[in-house]
Amino acid sequence: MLIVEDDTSLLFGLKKNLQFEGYEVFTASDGEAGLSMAVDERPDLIVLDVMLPRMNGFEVCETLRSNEIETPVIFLTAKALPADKITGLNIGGDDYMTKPFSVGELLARIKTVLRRVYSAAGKKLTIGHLEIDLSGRTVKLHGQEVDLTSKEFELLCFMARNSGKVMPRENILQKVWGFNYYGTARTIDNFINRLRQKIEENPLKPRFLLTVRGVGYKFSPPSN
Amino acid sequence: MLIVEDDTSLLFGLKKNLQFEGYEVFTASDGEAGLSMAVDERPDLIVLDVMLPRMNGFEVCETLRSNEIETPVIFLTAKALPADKITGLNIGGDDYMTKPFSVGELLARIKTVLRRVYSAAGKKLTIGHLEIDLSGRTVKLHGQEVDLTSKEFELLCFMARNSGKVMPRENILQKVWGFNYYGTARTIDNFINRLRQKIEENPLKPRFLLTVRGVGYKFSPPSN
DNA sequence: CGCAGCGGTGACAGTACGATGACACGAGTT
DNA sequence: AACTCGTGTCATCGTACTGTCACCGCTGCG
Repeated sequence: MLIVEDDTSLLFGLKKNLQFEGYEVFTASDGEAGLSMAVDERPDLIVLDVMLPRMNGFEVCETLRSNEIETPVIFLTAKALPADKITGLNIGGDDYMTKPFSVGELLARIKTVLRRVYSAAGKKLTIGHLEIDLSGRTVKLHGQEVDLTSKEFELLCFMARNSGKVMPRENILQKVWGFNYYGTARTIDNFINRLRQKIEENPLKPRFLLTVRGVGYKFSPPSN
Repeated sequence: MLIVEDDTSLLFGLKKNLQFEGYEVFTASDGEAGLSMAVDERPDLIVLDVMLPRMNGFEVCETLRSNEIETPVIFLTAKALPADKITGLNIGGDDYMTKPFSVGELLARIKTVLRRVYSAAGKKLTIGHLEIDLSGRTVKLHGQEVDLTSKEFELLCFMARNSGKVMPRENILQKVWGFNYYGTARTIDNFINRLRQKIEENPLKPRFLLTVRGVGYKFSPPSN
């Protein structure tokens, strides 16, 4: 998430709010800085003020697009001119908010845009007899639905998405439990154990969730 | 039904007529007000004047569409220019009337558009013994009509349309209650609960409206 | 063989979460 | 004004989930 905004108090306010929501937030306070940060950091989404020093928001957006950087953009502006609204959307913006706006609404729109753009929905992972339906949050083994708790499902998804790679415990904790979670590594072992009981035919000789001693776990790649 | 029109006498005339026909009518007299009302109230149809203060009808429509709001639109305009007609329909309008027009004809077109949009979209959903009639806004269980309040019906429709997918509460709030509604998530739980009382044979072991702990709810996919 | 380190596993307690009933509020009706 | 109905909020309650611990057994090393 990148916020480009020259009003520093608004900038910090938004930053705090978005961080609170769990986004990683970069900021810039003029158009050029925003542009280079967008290029360097490749954020998931840019909240872009239109009136900016050194380079206005439309120009930033246009430059990004003409360089085939399709990061979604939500424009912010003080101007209520309808022409601007259209310009913004034509240029390749994804949404548009007029100041003053409610932070809550901005958050809602951010979520909507992210969902629209990155809809991983409807995807299914299939590994052998195991089927994982991301959008329905269900897992089937031999066509039979297995029910998993929410953390179990998240962990399984994470492992499956990174199948073939060895995942160190720290890494798993950080990605599945969140960056500022300080749990013990044993927790993972337990969840792996529970998952094995549920999805492995023989939990003692796991086919999917393999232990990598001294490091962590690995999801067995689809090929074998 | 939302009417956006700056000529107040025409606006009131239409409002009365449509209310007489049994529609719930919202009104707005400039483009921006119209847009925000469309977003907030999610009417079934919008009668949208093209020449409007603050934001013209085409812009309103475009903004809606780019936010995935597919509410059908009937444009009204004084201009008889064919170019406008094309613009209107390209932008995502559903019909187009040139002023002056007869109220009777507008009514007829409204009905036509509503029929086309809401019957083509799927006039009936049937899941097991549950039948949802979108156009009649009725629900039958074992052939027996169940009566639902309007919010209950909307929620059920939304869930049914997305059956099989887990819907997070935020998502439901945003889509069913509108963008800048900031109710508590508990509200959804209550509506789900009321729906279960009405449509589930055993509300304690729901067959249709399933809880997905930690996330939201899911409408049980038709297959099982 | 014995030791140390590590993962497997079952049990357990705290808690977060959803279910639910009561209630408040407003709009429309009688 | 009293009532009803629809909607949304709140507080309470029970339960499933989560995370930790303790203990055990395996593995690899000397």
